[in-house]
Amino acid sequence: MIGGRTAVRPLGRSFYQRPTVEVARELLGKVLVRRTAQGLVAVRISEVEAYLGVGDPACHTYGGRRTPRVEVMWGEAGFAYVYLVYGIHHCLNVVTAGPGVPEAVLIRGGTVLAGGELVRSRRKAKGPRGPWVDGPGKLCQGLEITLADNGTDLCRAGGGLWIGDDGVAVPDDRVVRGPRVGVAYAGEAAAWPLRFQTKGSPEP
DNA sequence: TCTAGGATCGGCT
DNA sequence: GCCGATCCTAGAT
Repeated sequence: MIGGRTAVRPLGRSFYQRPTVEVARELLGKVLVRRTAQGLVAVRISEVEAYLGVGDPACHTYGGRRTPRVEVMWGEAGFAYVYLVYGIHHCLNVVTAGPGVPEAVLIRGGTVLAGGELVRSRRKAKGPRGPWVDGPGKLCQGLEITLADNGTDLCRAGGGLWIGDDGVAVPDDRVVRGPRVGVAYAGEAAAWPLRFQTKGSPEP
């Protein structure tokens, strides 16, 4: 718990330098920490999706695309890849594997452990029904994650954004695997079971 | 330089 | 359940 007795330790670079699907599964239960001038927000990750690089039609680096936007994905693991969708929402990804292997894990949602009031105040519309941030756009809005955070090193607790481990593990029987969301254009790849959720977290 | 479209969300019917 | 918002990116011209 943040503010509690248990310490949250930043995940080391080696955590991310593994197969992307493995990293995605292991990120469930980890703690995403956001620190700004306004205060600290901590979220326990409960939903992620894996994006498997050049061979994945749903991935921004499919076919070896290497443009300024996705440059971060081609770099070292453990860095944040943030992009804008639909001109409105931001999405937070964690670069895995690499360098030269442009894969990533999309953080889709979680439960707020600390800073709930801050999250609520940042949500312009209705506040969350529970202690949830259920969707990548809402997560970034609640944590004030923007393009300015693209390329942030998530291994450094000194930065404004990092991911840590407080010793809580999610057992296999509480993990649900399924197809990814919103990638129908990717054809067959849309059905790949690359979405991981902690059982009990809300369905969108 | 131009144009099409998107890893979403929330309001309205 | 459907549809519009909104603007950046990438690929085409």
